Formats: sequence, C-alpha cells, structure tokens
Amino acid sequence: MTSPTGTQAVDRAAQLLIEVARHRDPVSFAELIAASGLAKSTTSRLLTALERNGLVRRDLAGRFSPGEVFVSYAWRGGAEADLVSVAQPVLAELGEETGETVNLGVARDGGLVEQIAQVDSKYLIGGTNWVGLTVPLHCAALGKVLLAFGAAELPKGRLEQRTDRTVTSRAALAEDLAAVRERGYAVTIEELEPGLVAVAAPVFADGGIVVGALSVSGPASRQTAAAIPLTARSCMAAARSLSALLGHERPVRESSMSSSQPKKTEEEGAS
Amino acid sequence: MTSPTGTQAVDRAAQLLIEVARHRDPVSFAELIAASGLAKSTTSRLLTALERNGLVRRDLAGRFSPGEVFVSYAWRGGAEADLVSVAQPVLAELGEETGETVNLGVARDGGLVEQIAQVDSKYLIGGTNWVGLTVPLHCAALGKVLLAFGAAELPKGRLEQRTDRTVTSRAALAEDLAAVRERGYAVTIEELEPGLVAVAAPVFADGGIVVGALSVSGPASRQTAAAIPLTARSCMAAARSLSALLGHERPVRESSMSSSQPKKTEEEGAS
DNA sequence: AACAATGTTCCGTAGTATGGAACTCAAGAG
DNA sequence: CTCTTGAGTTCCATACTACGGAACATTGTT
Repeated sequence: MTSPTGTQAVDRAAQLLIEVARHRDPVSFAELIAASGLAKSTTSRLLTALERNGLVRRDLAGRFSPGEVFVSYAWRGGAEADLVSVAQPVLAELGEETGETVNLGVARDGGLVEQIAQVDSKYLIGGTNWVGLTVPLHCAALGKVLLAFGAAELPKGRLEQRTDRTVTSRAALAEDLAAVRERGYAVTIEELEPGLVAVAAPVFADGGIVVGALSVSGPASRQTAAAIPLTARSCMAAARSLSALLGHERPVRESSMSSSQPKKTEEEGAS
Repeated sequence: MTSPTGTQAVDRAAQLLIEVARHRDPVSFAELIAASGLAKSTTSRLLTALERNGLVRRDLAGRFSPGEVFVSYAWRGGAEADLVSVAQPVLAELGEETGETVNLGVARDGGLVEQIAQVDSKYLIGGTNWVGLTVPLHCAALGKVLLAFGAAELPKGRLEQRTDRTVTSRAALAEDLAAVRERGYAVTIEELEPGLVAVAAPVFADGGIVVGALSVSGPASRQTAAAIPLTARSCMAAARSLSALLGHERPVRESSMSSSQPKKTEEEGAS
C-alpha cells in the first residue's frame, strides 16, 4: 500500500517507535518483533539506534519505553504550547464564522479550567482578554465539557454560586453532563456571569483523550435560544477539525503523493 | 555499544527528529538542513517519512513541530507514569541505604505537592502510605525543593500553619528557599507534622527542568541534626542518578549534529 | 549440567538510501 | 506582465548501507 521509496529503514524504525510510544506500559522486544514482523537482527539494530539517540529507553528487564526526548518534551509542556499553535488557525476561522469570542481551554487541578488561547469578538460588546484566567469547572461551558468527557474532576467541597443561575447541585450537574455527552457540546447560560452565554465542544487527541475544549462566548442578547444550536454546530465542527489535526481519527493517509492535494487558498491573518 | 553501523538513515532521521523536539518553536526546513549537514533531497525524504508516521507535523508555513505521537504521549501523562517506573529502582536503593520512608513527589496546581511513588521504611516507626496524598508546598521538603527550583509556585493567600514550627512568612520562606538552592537539598523539621523530619533533593529531566523531587522522611528521633546531612547526601546522590536516567547532563552528545561530515566513517574510540 | 529462551554480532549480498541535477511552485523584482 | 530568485520535491544511476540467516553470547529453567 504505502510504498514511498527510499525510506524503508526510517519507516520501520518509526513504526517501532510508535509502537513503544502508544503503549501505556513498557513493550518487550518480542512484542516488537511480532508487531513489526521484522527479523530479530533488524529489530535489534533499529532499536539500538533509537536507544542511542534517546528516543527509546530500555529498562532492567529489557523492555522499551519512550526515551528522554519524549520525557523532556512532555515535562516542559511542549504539548500544550503545541496545542495553542496548532489551534490558532482553527480558532481564527471559528471566530471569523461566528464573530464571537473564541477560547481554547484546558483543565487545571483544583477544579479549574484555564483559557490558553483566544480570538476576540468582532463586536464591540464582546469578551475581554481571558487568556491565563481560570474559572471553576461547573459554571463554564469549557469546564462542563472537560468534566463530561473525563478530562477534569470536580473538586470536593461546595460548588461556588457565581450567579443565580449557576448549577450548584452535584446531581443536577451530573444530569447536565450526561446531556453534554449526548449532544456533544455544553452550554452555559448566565451561569458564570450575568448576560454571558457560552457554548463549548471537546477536542480530542490521538487515542481519544480529551485534551481541551473550544468555546464560543457572547452576550445573551446575541446568543439566544434560537442561535445557540447554530453556534454549537460551528463550534463542534471546529473542535473536530482541531482534533483531526491532533491525530484523532486521523483521515486515511494518501497512499501515493502523486494525487495533487486540494489547494489551500486559505489566507492567514496578515502578520 | 557506540558502534553506529548499519543504521545511518535511522540515525540521521533520529537527529532530525530530536532537533525538532528540542526546539520550543517550530523549526524550518532550512534550519534542519543546516543543523544536519545533509543534502536537501535526503533531508526532504527523511522528513517526509517522519511526517507520514506522525512523528513530526508541518505547519502552514512549512515549519516542523513534534507530531501526534509526541502530543498524545504528553497528554495522556506518559511522562509521569514513566517517571514512576524509571524511579522505582532508585527509590528502592535509597530506601535500602537509609532505611527510611522514601517518596517521589511532583507539583500540582494549587500550591500542592503529590507523592507519586514510595518505598516504605524498614523500621516499625515509619511513614504510612502517602502515595496520592497532597500536602502544601511550603511545609514539605518536597515542596520546598519544587519551589526553590521553579517547578511550582506558591498559591496566593495565607500559608497554612500546620505546626508551631511551620514557616508561614513569605520572607522567611524565601530565605529558606535560597538556602535550598545553595545546598542543593531541602529540610523540614517538624514543619508539616510534629516529630516528622524530611529531606528532599531535586530531580532534573533532560534540559535542566526540575520535574520532581525525592525525599527521605523519618522521625525526629532518628533524623537528628547530626544525621540529616548524611541523609541529605544519600538523597542527593539518588536524585542525581535518577536525573541521569532522565537524560539530564547526559554524556557528551556531539554538540548538535556534526556538520560538514562528508562520508568519512569516523572511528570513534576503538570498539 | 544440559536445555531453553532471549537478544546481539557477524557477514555476504541485495537492494535501499544517497545526493546532484532537473523540475515545480510561489513570491518578489524589473 | 515576464523574469529572476529561493524553497522544496522528484528523478535516477550508483555504490554504499541495511538486510536477515545463522552463529554466538547471556540468562534463566528443568
């Protein structure tokens, strides 16, 4: 199927590396041979090369885990920085489409969600800059998505009553979250701040893990009951395309590069 | 062990991948050519292969960042799981050596430190199981190390007074942290719980980032003023070897990638 | 002690990766 | 508008590199 020439060794090594990186637990040499279908000697040589370069590590029992390169990438928060930069064009497009304030949020410990990227509303009445701001999970659309899809956990203790519409009963919230899972998006109507309505949808990474959420927020005057489903549709579509960029349910890769790729005449924000 | 034979292509691809993973920002094709000293065509072929396998990603401007494989590893917390398993033997040895309770801790948001691995004391009077437990940063040895080395931040608000020896003044704590940086280890004497003394040292990952801390805790009766420096020495040694396993200050890896290296098979020290 | 299982090294050969050059595409310059 | 320049990909003959079977180490098992 995939027969791009001139990279057999690299492709094989990459497959071994992926096999190691995907598994939650260390992988044995034998499993790697089985998974790759390569000769023992070849596998050994490739793994030694990967190990020498710090891409895999071998434990005392001879099993393999991802190496220092992965570890340091993960610890220095590379994935989050990456998320922001990969997300930027998607946010921009969603902002363009809805005209409202768009945010990307991730879970923080302590029952909070932090907005890590934003595109400002096109209207004069819109959100201020929320980047870096953390808000409670239970009263934010972003937070509800993260809760609903298991990317965050409610803290113990009472749920803060931000407005008179904030849901503070855990039972009521649980129902709400079930609805979120079913619909695929969350809505908060004046639960965080009077007059503020937000819609959010989950962003998945390769492996189906929810890593964040995408939200569209606007004043209740614009985001009426009638408008919300439309906003939600756009938001979900954007979240899906972002997920795709992160490798979630990755589209079938072109087996041959010969077929011309669909041209991207997408103009990027001038800068 | 260092006999790079039969893996030229994989080594080159690995170096390209590392170059991409190390940089905080996307790397351009031209930079990669310069850094690797490879021919354009070769570089292009290798990068295409890495991209096809999801190890690197190419943005709209054609620059490279780490791919989905890295992203999903990082998001599912692979690094932390890895830390625990890599650390286990080191903890065990430190426990053997000191006889006291040994813990590995990492920073959590909200001014807390969580113990993620433990080796129990050999004595009857020792720690209970603290894995999963979180404690405030300012009154734990682990926490002080994380604070001193920039792996955690103090929360706003008052610092909880756990015992009458807990340091609750931010100024006093700052001095304490300066001392920690200088000595290379932190000590808490009955600051978290009466009768409990702990010593902790930082664990670094590749890149010099502090990812966690290693602690030895015991009753004040055993960890006397005289014993503490000795315990600290062991603790620091263990932390250093754990850091080494994570790639910190790893033995000289040719400064970057050796440029202008025509095709001479360099004879690195005789095999 | 002999065996079994697991992983590494050897080595001749086949076939794969290599890099210069040609080519494509896009963006400025004239 | 055409010409030029730069960035990146594809092509292709060559020869060097990676391949894999088998021998060789190294441990663990009966």
